Amino acid sequence: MPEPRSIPAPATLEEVARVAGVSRSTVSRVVNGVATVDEELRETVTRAIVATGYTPNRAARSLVTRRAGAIGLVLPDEGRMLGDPYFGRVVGGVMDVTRPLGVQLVLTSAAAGTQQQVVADLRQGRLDGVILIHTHGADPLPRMLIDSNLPVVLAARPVRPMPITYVDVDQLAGASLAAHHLADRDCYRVATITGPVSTTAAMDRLTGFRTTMAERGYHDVVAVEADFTHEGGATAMEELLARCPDVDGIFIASDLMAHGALPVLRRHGLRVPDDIAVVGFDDSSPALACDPPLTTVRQPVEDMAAEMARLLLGRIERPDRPVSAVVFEPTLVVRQSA
Amino acid sequence: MPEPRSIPAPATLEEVARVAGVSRSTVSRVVNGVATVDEELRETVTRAIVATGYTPNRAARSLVTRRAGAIGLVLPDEGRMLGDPYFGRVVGGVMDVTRPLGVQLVLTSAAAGTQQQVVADLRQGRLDGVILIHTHGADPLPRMLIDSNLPVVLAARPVRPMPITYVDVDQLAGASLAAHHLADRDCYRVATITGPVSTTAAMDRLTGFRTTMAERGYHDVVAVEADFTHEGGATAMEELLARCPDVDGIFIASDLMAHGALPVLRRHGLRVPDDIAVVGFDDSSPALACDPPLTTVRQPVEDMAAEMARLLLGRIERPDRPVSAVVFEPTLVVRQSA
DNA sequence: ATGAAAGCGCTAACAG
DNA sequence: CTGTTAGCGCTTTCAT
Repeated sequence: MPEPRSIPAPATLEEVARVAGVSRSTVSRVVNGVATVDEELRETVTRAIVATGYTPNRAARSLVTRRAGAIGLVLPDEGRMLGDPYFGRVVGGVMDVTRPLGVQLVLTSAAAGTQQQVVADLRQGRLDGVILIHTHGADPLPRMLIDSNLPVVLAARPVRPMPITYVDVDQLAGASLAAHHLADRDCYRVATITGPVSTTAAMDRLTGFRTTMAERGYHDVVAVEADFTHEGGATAMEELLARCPDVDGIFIASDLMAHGALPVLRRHGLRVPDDIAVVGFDDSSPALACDPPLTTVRQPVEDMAAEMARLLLGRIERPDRPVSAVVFEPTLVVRQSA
Repeated sequence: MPEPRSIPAPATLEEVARVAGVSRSTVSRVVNGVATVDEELRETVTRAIVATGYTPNRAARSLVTRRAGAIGLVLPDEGRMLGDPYFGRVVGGVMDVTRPLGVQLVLTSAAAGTQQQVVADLRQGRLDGVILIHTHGADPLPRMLIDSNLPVVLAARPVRPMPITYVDVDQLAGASLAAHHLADRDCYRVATITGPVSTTAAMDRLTGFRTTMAERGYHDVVAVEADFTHEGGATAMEELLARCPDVDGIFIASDLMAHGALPVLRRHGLRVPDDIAVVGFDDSSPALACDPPLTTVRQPVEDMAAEMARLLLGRIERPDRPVSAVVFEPTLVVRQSA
């Protein structure tokens, strides 16, 4: 005697076929929307499907189609990124395209030593492809995936050039926007707080900022490196103020860091933007949480994430499709901090 | 002629068996760590597994075991929650237990009209169980899942009592902690900003605060309802100040809202904590981002999320296991805002 | 246009 | 302790 209240065994194709008085194949065709089915039969079958409450078994389908119907979102390390608003935005953008398609979004991490797991998930058929976010130069994962010819999309330009599909914002142009804005305000002494220079995003923002600043006549731009976190921004700000007390214009390479830096300025008695102008990068929620609201370079993270999902899905559909790079244009959002 | 550089067809049990000179069953036993295998054979097989680069096909396994090896994390609506630091903390806590077990974490949403999808995923065998976060009273999903006898764990006490497993923090006790702290400071006039009262979390925090405040002799505690967001906190603060200008102690039911409220106070010329003491709830990153750092009621979200995952996995293992509720104790974290 | 039959890769009785 | 056998539920030729 089975347990009480147990779930009725889900209907199978076989049962639907019996109810409809047709073969499994026909039901399968109806379920998968194959055109070559007699209209009348199709209706009979549809009724049977409803009557039995049939719902296809994914494992069985996957076994024969060799498709998991799932993609992975691979987080870099343990969990630092989980506290970054960037994470939620990426998830939102990806889900906007996967959800309507019935594709599952699986969260994975590639903490040191776990990269093999990602490859295994792909090879085991648990995942059809992966989106890698925030990889740094030393990360072996992109190479591993390329070599295994597995579908992958990067969330940023790879550190070393490689044949891989990626989506990015034009970091150089974004930093340049910030630079011009600061120069236009006739700042006297400008500086920048960067992200980890092991990432292309941080490196490009620094390069772009310095280049444009040099063009505008500012040749000695002090840079302090931080880690894209809130506290990192605060610490870097302290250091910067110590090294360069007369700074009156600063480009901080992420809103989260800027948000951490502002209270430090206030504590030092510096008014924003009167005594020092601040420009951030991202246009994520911390920008609005800043006091005063942060002038920042907007990158359309949700759109970028959606594009990554689309590219990945396309690559899964046709693995022979050539790799590509999609670069979004940043814009300057002027608020009150500069 | 197949495409160049294509992935070599992954090895199957069959092939490993051939290489090792044994039967599929034996290889399967070795792979699954069944004890009853001769030590010598086990080694031969292990070598063959390595040699062939074998990795089990999950779809095939799922088909026979009727286990997906995946659980779902169901987000309430479209994406409001994605911007809340709470989201990342939950993900982190859940992954801490799923990752070592090789269980996949699938992100799902239950936006209006999509609840059926969740049930379907479960019945199709794509998901073994789900964790529901932030459900409100009108959400039909918990009931649907209970009625279908599917493994589910709630991230908060259900609005109406039902036989369901859930994890929560003792909201009443947490709010009481905040109340005592404010009373101990001899505040003259206290108030509170609540979350959406359609959730048990918000309701309980309000009740707990009012009850304890009454015990301490404060009988008219003004409450303004907000929505747990940053802007919601700011708006509510404005309203509160208008309705109750002499307030000098306030309990704000989430750090994110408190973070939105502080700039409003500053703008009104009110110093924290000198003119008004502020206590938050959560102890999430915004608490530290506040200026001054926020005194708040800590709820151990990561631990709670890990516990949810454990309970869910247990329930999946043995569906007959009775439902249970685990309630964590909150603590008061005293910083500078009160 | 439909059905019959084969088989995807694996686990789980059941014999031996 | 090991091998044989029988499916799990589905898609997909291949005939008809």
